[in-house]
Amino acid sequence: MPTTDTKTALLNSAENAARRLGFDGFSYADLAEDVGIRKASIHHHFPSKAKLSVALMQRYRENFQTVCAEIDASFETGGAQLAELIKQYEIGSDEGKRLCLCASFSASRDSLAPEVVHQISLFRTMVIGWMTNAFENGRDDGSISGVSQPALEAASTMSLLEGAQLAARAEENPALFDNAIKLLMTRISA
Amino acid sequence: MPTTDTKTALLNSAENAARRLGFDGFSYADLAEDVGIRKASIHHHFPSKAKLSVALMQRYRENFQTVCAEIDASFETGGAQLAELIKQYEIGSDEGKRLCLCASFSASRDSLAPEVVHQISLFRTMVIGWMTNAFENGRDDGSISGVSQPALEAASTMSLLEGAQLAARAEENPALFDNAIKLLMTRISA
DNA sequence: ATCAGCCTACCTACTGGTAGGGATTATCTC
DNA sequence: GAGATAATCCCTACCAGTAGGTAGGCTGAT
Repeated sequence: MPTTDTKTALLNSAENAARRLGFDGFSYADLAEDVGIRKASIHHHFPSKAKLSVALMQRYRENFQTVCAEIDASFETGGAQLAELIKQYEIGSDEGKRLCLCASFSASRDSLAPEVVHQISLFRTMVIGWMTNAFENGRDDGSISGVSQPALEAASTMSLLEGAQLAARAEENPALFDNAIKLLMTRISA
Repeated sequence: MPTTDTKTALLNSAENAARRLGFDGFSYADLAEDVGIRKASIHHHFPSKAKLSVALMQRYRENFQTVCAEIDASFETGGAQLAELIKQYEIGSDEGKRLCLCASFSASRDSLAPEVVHQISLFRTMVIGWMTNAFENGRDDGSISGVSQPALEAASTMSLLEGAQLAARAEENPALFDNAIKLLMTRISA
């Protein structure tokens, strides 16, 4: 039982690298140096970059799903739920230094293994479904104004949040994220 | 005077490749094969990938600026102007097979030359400025509903459009672009 | 005795980039 | 107009560095 599980350390390092540099921007050599093992040793844990990226996207989706469930358990109103999810995207942006893994991978779609593409699809469906529910809650409890079609609101908000991360990334400036979501925030009361 | 200017052919090929595959996803070898010259010959036109990408982003920005000016000249109302710009982003998405060059490059920001980053900044400022004006027009002529802060609308819409392209790219499905912008479209009357 | 975990050493393919040569075309000088 | 000169454009051949990946050996715990 090692102090820090190497496999987890590799996933952590890979997630960070992938979200900063994109799929084609990080390499096994980078991870090896970061984690402190030799490049070839990575193949013991993840035989190929394709397998690694599948595991990466799967873990990312599961973690995000857990976060969504925790938000549901912790916040009553749709507005509060949505605001908390937006905060997650803001934290995920990391001052304009990273993107959501889903967004980062989507940009280099042609380099991805089919199973990664599928994981991305599952991720998006999950988040949009969760957001749809949050918008429904917000419409019913009055905590989000002007909601008439929750599913469309969710699709729109998903794109807005990923686009806002992209905007912040473009100039490595977190204010651009905030600016992009400001109007949405005015619709959320509590 | 050659039939097709090689330099232009290289830029065209590079733009397409960059928008499909990202900055780290395309190579001089790809361009060479596409254009029909040898890899080394590209360096005659663009001594480095950094120089090429600067020229690419600069041309992209100038072309986009021209399109914006043409929209201004052809459409009266703010709503019609905005709708036309949205159409440009939809066409630019190419059925979920490409992204805006600005978005694609932003995702792999750390691989970019400083001058490219600057060009991206100029591009974003230009588009958001144009959109702000369109929203002001739409507010004044009544062709866009619910506009109170045009500058924030512009920042939000820019992120929404790039995010919508990312959504379509994620599943290579143009319907996801349409779905993401549907609510915005309902605010535009003419 | 097995096996997880990591190592050294190596492989092929490809990255952006360089050196220098062979044409073709345009330009300058007489 | 003829001839030298220069510049444009593309070529072959090569470079060092890095990509992801493989083969096989060592070590320590089960």
